[in-house]
Parts: sequence; C-alpha cells; structure tokens
Amino acid sequence: MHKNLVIVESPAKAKTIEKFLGKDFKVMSSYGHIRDLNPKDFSIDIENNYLPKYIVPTDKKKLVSELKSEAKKAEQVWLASDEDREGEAISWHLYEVLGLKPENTKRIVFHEITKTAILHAIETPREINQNLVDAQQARRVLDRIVGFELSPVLWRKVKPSLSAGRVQSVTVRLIVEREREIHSFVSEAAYRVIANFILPDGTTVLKAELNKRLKTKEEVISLLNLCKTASFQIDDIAKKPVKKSPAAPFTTSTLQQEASRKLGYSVSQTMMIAQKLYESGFITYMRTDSFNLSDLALGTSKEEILSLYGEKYYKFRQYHTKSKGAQEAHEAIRPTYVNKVDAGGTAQEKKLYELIRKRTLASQMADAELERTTISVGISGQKEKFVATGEVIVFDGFLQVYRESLDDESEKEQENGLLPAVEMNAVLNLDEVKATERFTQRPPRYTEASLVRRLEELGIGRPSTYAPTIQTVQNRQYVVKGDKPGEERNYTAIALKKGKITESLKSEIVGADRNKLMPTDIGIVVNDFLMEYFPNILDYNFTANVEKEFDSIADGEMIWTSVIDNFYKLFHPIVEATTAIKTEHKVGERALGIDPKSGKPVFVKIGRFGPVAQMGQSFPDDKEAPKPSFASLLKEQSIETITLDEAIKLFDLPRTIGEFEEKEIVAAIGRFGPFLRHDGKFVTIPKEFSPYTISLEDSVELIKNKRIQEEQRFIKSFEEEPELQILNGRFGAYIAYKKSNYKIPKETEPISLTFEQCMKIIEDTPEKKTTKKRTTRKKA
DNA sequence: CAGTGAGCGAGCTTCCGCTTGACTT
Repeated sequence: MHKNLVIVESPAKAKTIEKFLGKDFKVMSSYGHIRDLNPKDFSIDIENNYLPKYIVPTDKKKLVSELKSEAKKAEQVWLASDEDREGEAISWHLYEVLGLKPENTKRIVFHEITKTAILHAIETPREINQNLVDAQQARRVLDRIVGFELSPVLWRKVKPSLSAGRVQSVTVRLIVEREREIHSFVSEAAYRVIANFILPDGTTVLKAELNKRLKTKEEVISLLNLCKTASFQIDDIAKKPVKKSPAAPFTTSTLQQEASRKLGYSVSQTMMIAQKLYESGFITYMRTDSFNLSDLALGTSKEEILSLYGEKYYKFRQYHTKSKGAQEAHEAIRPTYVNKVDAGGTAQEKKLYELIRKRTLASQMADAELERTTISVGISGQKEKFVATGEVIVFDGFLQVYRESLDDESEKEQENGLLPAVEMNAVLNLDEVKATERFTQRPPRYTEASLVRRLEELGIGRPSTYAPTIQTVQNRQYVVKGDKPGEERNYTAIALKKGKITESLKSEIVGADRNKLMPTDIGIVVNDFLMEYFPNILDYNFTANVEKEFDSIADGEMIWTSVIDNFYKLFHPIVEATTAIKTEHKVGERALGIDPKSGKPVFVKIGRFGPVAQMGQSFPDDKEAPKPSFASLLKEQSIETITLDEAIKLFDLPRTIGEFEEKEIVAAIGRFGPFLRHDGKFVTIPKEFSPYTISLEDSVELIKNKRIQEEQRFIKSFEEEPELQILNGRFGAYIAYKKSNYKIPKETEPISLTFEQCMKIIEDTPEKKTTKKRTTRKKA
C-alpha cells in the first residue's frame, strides 16, 4: 500500500524517479496517451460544437484498469506528464478516465530527471491547465478534420486508400518541388583557373586561384597567352583572425542529422539506438526540441573539461532554441553522466553514445581560434589576380573534441592548411596554370536527415513524429528512397606548362545519388491535385500560423472551438465543392499523342494499380464501342517524362513467343519484373534477356531450368496428409502445410522428420499476427 | 507472390502525437 501514486509518460522515467522518491511513492507510467479519437471513424460531432468523442484503445484497457485500481488505493495522485501541450492533455485524460478527485490530485512538472528537480516539483504542485489542454484538443481535432476530410477526396479523385494530412502532404510537397527544381535546373559552365608558382627560394610551391571564373574558352586562351610573358608579384598579404563556436547540444533533429552524416544511420535507426541508450540509463530523453542542459549537467561537463583539457578549454554557454513551435518539455539529449566515456551494448550504441557525449562536452568548450591568410599575386598589366587562402588553427578549443559535419561535402573543398611564408612584393616564377571547366550544381535531393531539418525549420511535425512521417510518405508510395545513376559529362581542361598551351577533353560522372528521397508518380499527382484545390493546407506556413492560434488558446485569449469553427467554415465547403467537380480528364492524366499504327490516342494516368498507359478512348455509355487497352508503366518510367514512343512500346507486351509442348509461351512484365508464362506456370526472365526480344530457344531453356529447380525443391511428403510437405526454399528447408510455411528447428535434419514431428512443429509455431497491413485486398 | 484496370455496386481505406513492445523477414 502506497500513500502516493505518481504517473509519468515513460516507464524508463518511472523507474528512475521511483529511486529518488522513496518508499511512500509508487511511480507508474501511462505509456503516452491513454485516450484518443476513435481511429475508425470521424469522432467529432460537428453539430454539437465540435465535441470530440474519445475512446480508450483496446491495447490500453488493461493498463488503464491497473492505473485506476492503484489510484483508488493511493491517498494522493500526482500527474507528472510532460510540461507541454500533449503532456497536459495526457494528465487531463488520466484525470477524466481514472475518475480522480480534485482534492487528492495534483499536477506536477519537471524538465530534468534529477532528485532536486523532482523534489522541487513535489513542493510546488499546480492544477491542470485547461487552456493548454484545449490547445491540444484544437490541434488534435484540426488534424483529424484535415486528414479525414481530405483523404476521402483523394479516394474519389485519384485512387483508393491514399491519405493526406497537415504534416505528410507538406512533406511530399517538399520532395516533389525539389525534384522539379532538379529537372528544370540548367547548369552553367565556367573555367576555374589555378596556378602553381615557385617562390624565390626555387623550390616551394604556392597554389593560387584566379579571383574570377572565366566564361569562355577564348578568355582562357587569351589569359594563358598573356601568362606566358607576364610577370607575377605578391601585392598583398592579409591575415585575419577567425573564431569558430561549437554547435548546441543535440535535439532529436540535430542528432538524426549528425548520426546520418557521421555514422550513416537512418533516422529510425538513430531513434531505436537512442531508445536503447535511454532505457539503459545512459542518456536523457531522446525526443526533445530543447537545447537546455540541467545545472547538474553543466556542472559535471565543466569538471570533465577542466580535468581532461584544462581551464583554457572551458567556456560556460547556454543555447536558445531557434526552431518554430518548440515546446521544450525536456532537456537536450546528453549523457546522464558526462564522465562516463563509454556506454552501450552494441557497436552502434557505443558510437552513438560517443557522438552524444562529445557534442555535449564541446558545447561547453572554448571557441576555436584560427588565422586566415590571404595572399594575392598580381599579374603584370592585368587587373585580375591569383589568390591563395589558408587557414591555420591557432587554438583548437572545442575542435579538440568535436567537429560538426556538413551536408554537402564540397562546401569544405577550399579548406587549405598552412600557406608558405612569403614576402610582400616578392617576384614569383610561374610553373603551371590549369583551367578546368566547372559546372554549377543542381540542388541536392533530400536525405531523410536533411528532410527532417527542413521540416523542423518550418515548424512542421514534432520530435516524436519525424521518423514515422518519413515512413508514412514511403508507405503510401508518395516517395521512394533510392539510387539514381549519374550521367557522364564532358569537360574541357586547358593547361599552360613550359610555355605550351594544351587542351584536353575529359569526362566525369555527375549527379549520381544514393539513398535519396524522390517522388513517385502518385506522389506528384496527389501533390499537384492538393496544390490546386487546397493551397492553404499545403502552404509551408500553414502549421506555423495555426500554431499561433493554438498559443492564443493556451494563453486563454481564444476559445478552442471557435478557432476550429473558423477553420471548418472555410475548409469544409472547399471539400464539398472539390468532391462535386466533374472533370473531363482524370486527375493527373496526360495525353501523349496518337499511335501511328492504330490511329488511337495514347494517355498516361494513375490507375487503380498505379501509373498506367491507355490506348484508345473509352466510351462508358456505349456498350458497342471498342474497349481501350491498358499497360502498366515500368518502374523507372514516370507519367511526367514518358514519351509517346516509350508508351507505345509498352503495348507490345504481353508477347506470344511461340509454342513449347503444344502450349503457348508468353512474355510480359509484372509487379516483380519480366516473366514468362507457360502452361499456367511462371518463370522469371533474368537480366541478360529482355521480354521484348527473348527467343523461343532461350525461353524453353529457362522453363527447363525452372523445372529442375522445382524437382530439387521437394524433400518429403506424407501419406497421412497430402497437404503437408517438406520443401527446400531460399532460406533452407521448411515445412509447407495448408498454405502456411513453418520453420524447422536448426538442430533437426529435415529428411528425418516424421509426420508427428512436423505436426508438433506446426502446433508449436505461434499464430502469425496480421502485421501485413495491405493483404486484406478484395478481389475485383 | 503474380501479370490486374469501363463499371451490376458491399465495405474498406484516412489524420498527428504521446509512448513501448512483440512481431517477422
């Protein structure tokens, strides 16, 4: 029997806090929200002033009843969820659902998990802040209205099962627009001119770049000709001190970015690894938008820096958030004990911990001091100059520990080290001049991490949703993460050496991308549709603007239902109107032209199963009219860029190749790539062949190979049960029974299994949960 | 796991944020 029950959001937090509070306190966790709008229906009563209908989800029922019974037993209940909008709402839902009484319920908050902070919180309880709760209700209801009214419009106008929402739709927009920028980008060429000079000592080389890029080959040639006879003299030496400051401690988004750049983790990987470190007590909470470090952390960081590096390297710093809509309920992400050098079980955990620790320490360290030297070399009779810049570290400061990585590696291209000692007015000998054609670079495609950074800048999404949002837009097939091969590009290099000018044509591969985010056809069509009819929702400032209204609700200046009412009155009529629009063309349809063979028009559009080409008009009312034919686009093709010829070629498939054993062989391309069909069986066409050209001989060969493979697949069957078989698969032997597959324990020899043993394995295998989300497809 | 899509009409899909498991490949 406990006198006090404290409820926090996270079980790991509960464990830590229980230690601080002693015997009279029991600490439990709510595991986040315990109540929400019903996911299955709209759950907002528009007629009744937007009254939300909340339910306790089934997987939370057991937890809620446990909390209820503990709350009943306790003399005092302390609601200790986070101090932000969502946290306040969690406390309020707990209060309502657990049937708590005002006289023995207290609301407490703390921003850091330290004994002093928690004891202080207990000393200074307050009541639930209903305004803040209402701000959360407004947020929740708005998101539900947008999501559940917009998505059905897409089902009707574009394709079933699609989705739209305040966060995901803008995320897709960012990626679509970036892809369009890339396609419309025209690179400009200019010559970068670099000279090597020999200093008066006769050996030392000074490398310097012309202070201007030359547009044409003619300009380059005339400069090089001039250089043949010109004299070169140092006409300026400038030294400038430069300071660099450390980056702030990690928040969720900066951790995701750095772990991606330095360790190559995806954002969801980073979060999973961080979660492990958090649960083991090595780091503070990993979903945060705050740069703040607790006094305790500041103190221990200081001690650690002083003892490791000395006083000169320490500097007290406090960081303030710049991101829109930050709620700062937690600390920055930091080690629980900064003096712990090494933590974590796996190599991945260790690396992430090290990164967090170094970033935390560096954030409390002195500036790095550098000296930047600029040497300028004049060309006789010319106003252009060659310039060399070098940077040397005078005092390393925080760089001793940590250096933040850049997204674009070429940004740091011109980092030169120490320049040789030179004297003013010294005359230099020219050794060589190289002019290389360089091109302006197209904008980069987003990585997961750079997308998160952009979302955070726009104030869209929260630390807990960055990783899931990136997953959602990929699950909906609006966006794919993938590779793009680069293109070969020629460039000219012109050199002057020993009085001779030589020109050469070289080539390089440019624009190759790995693991970058790109829009699909569906993503593009949905985005264009939403941009046309719902530009306000897709506006990059939409979230920031409604956040201001949520803030006024929290400040008690506005009633949440009237904020929602204002929005709904504008939004809902557009939904109605858009639904009613009858367009001649399907959304996203593009006419490519006329097929010269048949004279029929060719279109591309989004069909029920994705991008499809259509040949021939459709006349739904005329039963006699010839039906159009359809062909799916290939994976690498796009509605936006496909040409008429490419589309016409799609209709060459399925192609009848010939007969084998008196049955037709047909080649086509399906969901899993090119295949042959023969006698009701399917054979994959390997990469060396094309379904458009494969010969009858090769096809027969493939079919025969497949048959041999099939024979080897079979290991054993049983008289007792014809549906039970032991087979050889991609991952080794397995048991097949009534359309399900079962794993055979490692130590067993598959051939020796008896009927009884097989049935036992089947019985012992736990029922598969229906995790495959989209298998419940109906047959058309 | 499979090569579909102009129609006979059922019922389904969907949002964002707060939290962890318990699943499988």
